Amino acid sequence: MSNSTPATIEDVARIAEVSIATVSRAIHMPEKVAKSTRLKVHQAIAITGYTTNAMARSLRLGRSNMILVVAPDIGDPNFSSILVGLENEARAHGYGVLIGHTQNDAQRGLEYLKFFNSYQAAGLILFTGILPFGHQALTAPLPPTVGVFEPVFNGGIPYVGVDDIEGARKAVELLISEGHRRIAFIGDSHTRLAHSRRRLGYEAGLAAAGIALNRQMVLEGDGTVESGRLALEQLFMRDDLPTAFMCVNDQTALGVSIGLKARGYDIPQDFSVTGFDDVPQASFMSPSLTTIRQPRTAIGKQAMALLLEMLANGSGSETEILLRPDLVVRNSVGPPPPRR
Amino acid sequence: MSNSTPATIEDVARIAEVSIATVSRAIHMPEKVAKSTRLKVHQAIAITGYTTNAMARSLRLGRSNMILVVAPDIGDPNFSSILVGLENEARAHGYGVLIGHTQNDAQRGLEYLKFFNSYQAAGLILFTGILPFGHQALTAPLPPTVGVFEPVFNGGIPYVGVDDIEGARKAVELLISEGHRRIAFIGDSHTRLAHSRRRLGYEAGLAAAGIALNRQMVLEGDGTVESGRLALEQLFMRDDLPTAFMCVNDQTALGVSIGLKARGYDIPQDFSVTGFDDVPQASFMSPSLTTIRQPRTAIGKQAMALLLEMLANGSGSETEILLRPDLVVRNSVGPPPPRR
DNA sequence: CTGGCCGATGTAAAGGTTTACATCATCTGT
DNA sequence: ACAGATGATGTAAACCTTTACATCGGCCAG
Repeated sequence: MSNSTPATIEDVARIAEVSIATVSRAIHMPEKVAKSTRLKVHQAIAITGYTTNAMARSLRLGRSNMILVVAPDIGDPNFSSILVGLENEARAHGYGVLIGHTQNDAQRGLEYLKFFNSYQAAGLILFTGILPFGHQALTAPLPPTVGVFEPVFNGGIPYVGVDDIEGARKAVELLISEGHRRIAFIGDSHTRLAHSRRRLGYEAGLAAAGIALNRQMVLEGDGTVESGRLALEQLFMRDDLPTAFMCVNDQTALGVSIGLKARGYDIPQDFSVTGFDDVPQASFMSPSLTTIRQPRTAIGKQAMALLLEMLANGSGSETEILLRPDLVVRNSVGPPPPRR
Repeated sequence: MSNSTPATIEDVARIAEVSIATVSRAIHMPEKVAKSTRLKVHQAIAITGYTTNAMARSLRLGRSNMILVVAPDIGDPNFSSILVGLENEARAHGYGVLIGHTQNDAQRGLEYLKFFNSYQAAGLILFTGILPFGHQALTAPLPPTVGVFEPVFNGGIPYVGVDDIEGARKAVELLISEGHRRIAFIGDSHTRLAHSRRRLGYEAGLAAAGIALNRQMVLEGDGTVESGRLALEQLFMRDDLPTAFMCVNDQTALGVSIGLKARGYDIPQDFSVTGFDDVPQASFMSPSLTTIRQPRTAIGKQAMALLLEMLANGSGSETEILLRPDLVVRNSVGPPPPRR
């Protein structure tokens, strides 16, 4: 019973006194096999401790039941919670999750596509925002793919994420309702789709309140802490300061906060600051950061569900599922100072 | 060239005008094939864009080149950085990383062992601190396994992690050097090996300084924020308070800090607090937390390296690799108040 | 009673790879 | 010049599964 080599379908067949075909059918198409036989087979499976050899199965089927998840950086605080959702959903449907991170290196992205080929992964979840460069060089066409967290640039790829525009709008609205009129947007980007959407939301919010857009108040940044600080310095070199900083993400907000504190200002007394993402650190900053929450686990779950559905239906839909962003009010926002 | 089905070894063989055996050898045992032939094969591979079908290979070999990583919770802030190290190292050696999380559910642990069987994973990385329950029920013997982050209870399993005893000792030593003599240890545990080791370090540090251990000063806890707060409440119900709280991990320290602030105390004015792990949040707490850093990426890298070495040598060593813990001095520790 | 149908099961091929063994050519030492 | 060794390559089996097709028995309608 406790052999060194794992039980095969043949062992099960022998014990159940049927053919291997019947065993396979009893497992995958139970309605095709007589009830009594089915029972015998299940008993034999229990006795032998048989588990299907996924390799043999995948070989025969021409595809495995693994989903490859590619992220630029698995260490990103946004990543892990989404991964939880992805993994749970995949597992519940008998799929496994293979992970890889590209470190923003196009070469490695390409490497992963090869890896994908090699493992005949059933589908692909992309955190990267771009298709791995040079994918057209590969023989196989692009597999079923769902983008997550960051819309995929090259287009036509279903996406599950938070509604960036709506989220950003909520942030501006809060600031406006507190009395702010001069609101800067920190972290505009031409390369990150999610970030430019947030700028769109910012503009929409201003427009809705009848506030004219001042292009001087929109500063570029790549979403890092450092970029937030840099943008702040640029603003302080001019005369007209904003009373609030709406930042493209929490990292940027952190940079801005550090910069403001270094200059001796108090948040939210002198300036208000908002972020986006609600990374775990946000609640530990001082003051704790008012920001927009990404429903990360839900995003992961829905993305995987969508991918599995695409696999089942055989076709690639072009959906974009946008989840509701929630405003998380903490202590970094207050009314603007009376005058300056 | 750009066929719908991926190129097989046979396509390569045809183009290179050799047999499939030669192609296989050219790839895996290059020294066994003539230089000129090798060249032809490599050209053919380039032309066809061939990638080995990992399923077929694994089927033939009886083992895949995937490593299963099982963690209780992939969302844990400690997890992702270790994962980075694991993944990089694995990838560099041609292995893929499959992940799973058990959510502390023994049933799911068992499920993963089946999964492991099914995928014929080459090895196992365990974050869980215990072997999946009931593993003896499975036919196959336990695969090459390395524990990480949390020593594996059931014994005999190589472990890579931080030196908990040494780290804890460093924390007490800092407190003692600041003048503290009444130091509480919050978060003692009988079920988590890493945590009881930290208590050992605490005791060793006290002993080295000639301070008698006061068992009233050691409180239990399961490492959650809540447990930290609870332990604090217990202490405050007594007369003799400590001047410093050495916490078993950063979460616990957070709970203690929250509790102290709720009671109107200032850290480090009134009480000093230390943590362990240096999770990303630690630097954002206010005051920022003095703690012990886990070299997470290095742990991941070394654990995977050890596992791969075990796979290569075919034997399971019983090493325990302990990495140096670094004291991270921030603002939650100061001298004890003059009197109370 | 018989022809045909249907449901349940078995037989065997195929999927891509690795590798033991066979084969063949070439070279070495006498 | 030849036996044997050596080195390079080819042939074919095996890994385990799924599934098209074949088979077989029983049942129903005529």
